[in-house]
Amino acid sequence: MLPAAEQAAQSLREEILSGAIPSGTRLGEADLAGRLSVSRTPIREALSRLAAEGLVEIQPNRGARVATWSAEPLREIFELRLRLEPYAVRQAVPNLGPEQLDELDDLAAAMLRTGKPGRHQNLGAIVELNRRFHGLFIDAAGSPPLAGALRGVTHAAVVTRNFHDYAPDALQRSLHHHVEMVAAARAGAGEWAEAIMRAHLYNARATMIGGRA
Amino acid sequence: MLPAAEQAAQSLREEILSGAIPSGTRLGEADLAGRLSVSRTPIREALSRLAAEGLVEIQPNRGARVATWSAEPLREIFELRLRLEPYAVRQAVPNLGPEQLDELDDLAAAMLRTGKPGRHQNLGAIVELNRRFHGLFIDAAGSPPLAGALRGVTHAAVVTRNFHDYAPDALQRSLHHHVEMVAAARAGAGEWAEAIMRAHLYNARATMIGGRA
DNA sequence: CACCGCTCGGTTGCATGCAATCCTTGCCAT
DNA sequence: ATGGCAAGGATTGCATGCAACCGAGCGGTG
Repeated sequence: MLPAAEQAAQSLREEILSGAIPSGTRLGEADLAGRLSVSRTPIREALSRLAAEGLVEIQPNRGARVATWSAEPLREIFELRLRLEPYAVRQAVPNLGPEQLDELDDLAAAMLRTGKPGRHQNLGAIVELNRRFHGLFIDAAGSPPLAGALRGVTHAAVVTRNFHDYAPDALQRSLHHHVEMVAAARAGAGEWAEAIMRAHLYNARATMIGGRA
Repeated sequence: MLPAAEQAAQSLREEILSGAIPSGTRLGEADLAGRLSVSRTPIREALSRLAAEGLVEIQPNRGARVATWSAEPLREIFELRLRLEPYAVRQAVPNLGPEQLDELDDLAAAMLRTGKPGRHQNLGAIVELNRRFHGLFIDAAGSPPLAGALRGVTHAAVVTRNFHDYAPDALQRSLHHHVEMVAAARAGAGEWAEAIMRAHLYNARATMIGGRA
């Protein structure tokens, strides 16, 4: 049985990232304690961690709110990701074992299915898949400091807009980027994967904050 | 009166960064609570934050230890810094007001004095000055995500080796880099400052982990 | 004599109670 | 009517007590 604080943190993370709890929502300790059936102490610790990850903001004596990201920080976040994530992918490629490549394949394929225009399209589900996809590369880079620096930042981008206002063609591009990235990884071509990741991020940035760097 | 948890975090941060508490030291909650005259609750919160900053590592049910950095993460840390900090400096330059430039001047001059070879040389004191110097630039970049990503990482480099095993000429170079960086900033030459920061980091990396990227 | 299991001391993790702080609402003065 | 202010309610921050877990030392067994 894992610690209650960790469990609470995971639950909250999930709910925030999935959009179940909208941005800016006030997170009262007592409420959360009641909802998750634990005391306020582990809740406080969970909130503390999520604040470190950048998912919630804590104001002293004024409680915690789900972080709200405006356009400005978002630009900076993409600036950061562009500097780090392509590099991370290149580092990750040589470290990917067969089973990880398979998992990446599965994730990319699942996103492609889930994102196909039509009645089954489930944009919400993509968020989590995408998070795992990027997270897998980042972890495989094998650099804890790099992973730490990117964690919060990728979260943030995911939260703001859950793919919902991707233009259809941009979304398709994005999903195919994933597929191509796995192909590059499977070929052991780190620089190829890096290039695709860079394009992937430019594409995302363009749809999220409009063109014009 | 600021919160006890914050105060405890600052105290510990200070002691760890100054080297008063060596790497790997076990941090018992009860001990710290006694030493800082607060309860264990704010101590736990402080440790949690420091863990997020990467200064301490906590293992579930096994307490917290001062983080210990080996050579490998150090390489990665410099890789990160090289990607982020020169950029941060360039962004910071246009945002620096007169009083901040003066403060940077003071810091650079103080480090120069304190690091001058001879009997007054006080390498320990440089650590804190250096931290403030870099921190000022990072904050002035005006990008919270960037600052967050760099915070922990600059801490780490500072902790490991407190300038003590800088070769004398490398140390002098490093201190003069600071001066030149302020000059560049005062001239409003962001790219100049960026270039110097890059050299500054290469110099530091060479002395810390040996040449050869 | 070496190795495994067990008990016990110590530490972390969690719950709860209390004090301090902040926000709100209603009242009063201008 | 509007602005300032004070009291009430609610919430956070901290302290303390208890339970769960980990590690060390000892006794038993092969």
